[in-house]
Amino acid sequence: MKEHTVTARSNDSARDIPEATVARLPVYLRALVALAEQQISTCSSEELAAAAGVNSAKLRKDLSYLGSYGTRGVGYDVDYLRYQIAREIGVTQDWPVVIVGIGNLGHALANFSGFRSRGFRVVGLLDADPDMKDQTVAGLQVRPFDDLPEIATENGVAIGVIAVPAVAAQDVADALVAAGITSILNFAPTVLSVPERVDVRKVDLSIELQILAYHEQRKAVQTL
Amino acid sequence: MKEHTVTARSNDSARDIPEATVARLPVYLRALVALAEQQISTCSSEELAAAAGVNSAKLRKDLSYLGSYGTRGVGYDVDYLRYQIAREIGVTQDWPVVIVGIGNLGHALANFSGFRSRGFRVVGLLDADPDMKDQTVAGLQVRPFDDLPEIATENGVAIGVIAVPAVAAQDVADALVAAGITSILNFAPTVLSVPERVDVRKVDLSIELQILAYHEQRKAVQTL
DNA sequence: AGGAGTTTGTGAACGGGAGAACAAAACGAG
DNA sequence: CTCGTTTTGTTCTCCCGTTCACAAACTCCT
Repeated sequence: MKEHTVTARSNDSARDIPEATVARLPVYLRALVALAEQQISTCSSEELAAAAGVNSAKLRKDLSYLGSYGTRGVGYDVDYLRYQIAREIGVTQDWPVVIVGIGNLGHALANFSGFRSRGFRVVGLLDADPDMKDQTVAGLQVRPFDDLPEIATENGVAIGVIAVPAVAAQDVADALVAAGITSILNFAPTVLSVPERVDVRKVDLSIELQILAYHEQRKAVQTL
Repeated sequence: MKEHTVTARSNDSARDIPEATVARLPVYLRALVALAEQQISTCSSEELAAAAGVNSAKLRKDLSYLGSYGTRGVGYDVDYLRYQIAREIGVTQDWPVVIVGIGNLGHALANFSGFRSRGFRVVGLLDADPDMKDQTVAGLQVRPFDDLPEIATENGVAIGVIAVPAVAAQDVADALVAAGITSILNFAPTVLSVPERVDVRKVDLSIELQILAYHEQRKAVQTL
């Protein structure tokens, strides 16, 4: 195989990758890690697409937004592509993260192993309930919610996770924004209003279930 | 206000609602419930759109797929619209659900109050670990994974939730399908392969975080 | 009853993403 | 060195979804 000629627009990072593509890059990354673990060093777009559960044409188009990291007639070098995607996403560095709300869900999130292994590091567990203060979860002491500004500035935290009940979510979001956080992952079933510059993504169990219910209902009607 | 003339194509349910609209209907439903709790009986598309965090034109177009449930010059009757959306989604009835994998996440899911209040009822908690067998979570006894077929057929379960580690997810999915389940909500970070007729939705924490990281990185670069 | 003021429902324009299909590039065999 | 094979990168077309903008429909006031 020839050396990787860097056709890549290496660091003039102004090109815009479509949002739909950005959402799939982590999937590709995970598939590549799995292939690497199986000692597979090269793969075709067809193979990688199968592992990621997408169409191969779509995969190639997605990758083409990053640059030209494959070799025609051969395929992709697993480790090389993996690094390039990781770099593009930004998970070659470690992102400090705070989790607010250490209830059942917060517990589960704090213990989630995928954090550490994928470029994220939990630097703070916060809960408003003073009874939680002395508890240790996942090797980290739970701290009072008021410590947020301190923790955030100390660690340069940019990403916050909201795992509190719906009624408290907006207040927490406001506090996160005030503490300088610019990306929020919201597990509370509420619409958050935040300044333009802040990114919010939501994960909502009951919405997902309701979508499933809709399709389930249609299946039921159709088979009548 | 005039009586609601049913322009609605009441039960010839074959019309297809765009997927993007289906995904927003639960959000509208939640917003309507919130309005109803505030004793608000009527709202305009503008108000409802604000509560749901979307554009009002989009809201109106979405609702128009269900029928014509508003009154020009007036707005929407909150309770009436709420019922119509609930009926369309299929959450006027109760959907039995099984949860597989009672680890940290499964625990959190089992205790999630939004299940009950939104048309879903947990009828089974399953875990392969025999040590879990005697435990009671959220008022329900954890049962061995092998009981799945029995529980599923007994309760007519159509929806299953996977909250097991990634390596076990595909096996669990296969078992769910074999037990007659046709909708799966997957929390494991894996691509599941299932028969065509089975719907799968995935919730993936680390993907969401990576998407945030990407945007975060871009912000950082832009401000240099 | 009629006109002014609101607000819905929808037609039409527009933009972005998905997939097919193909040209360009690399490799290997002879 | 040339030809055939493989597989990428990209162009083109189609479809879905978003948004604008406006006519239709309803209320209220005079």
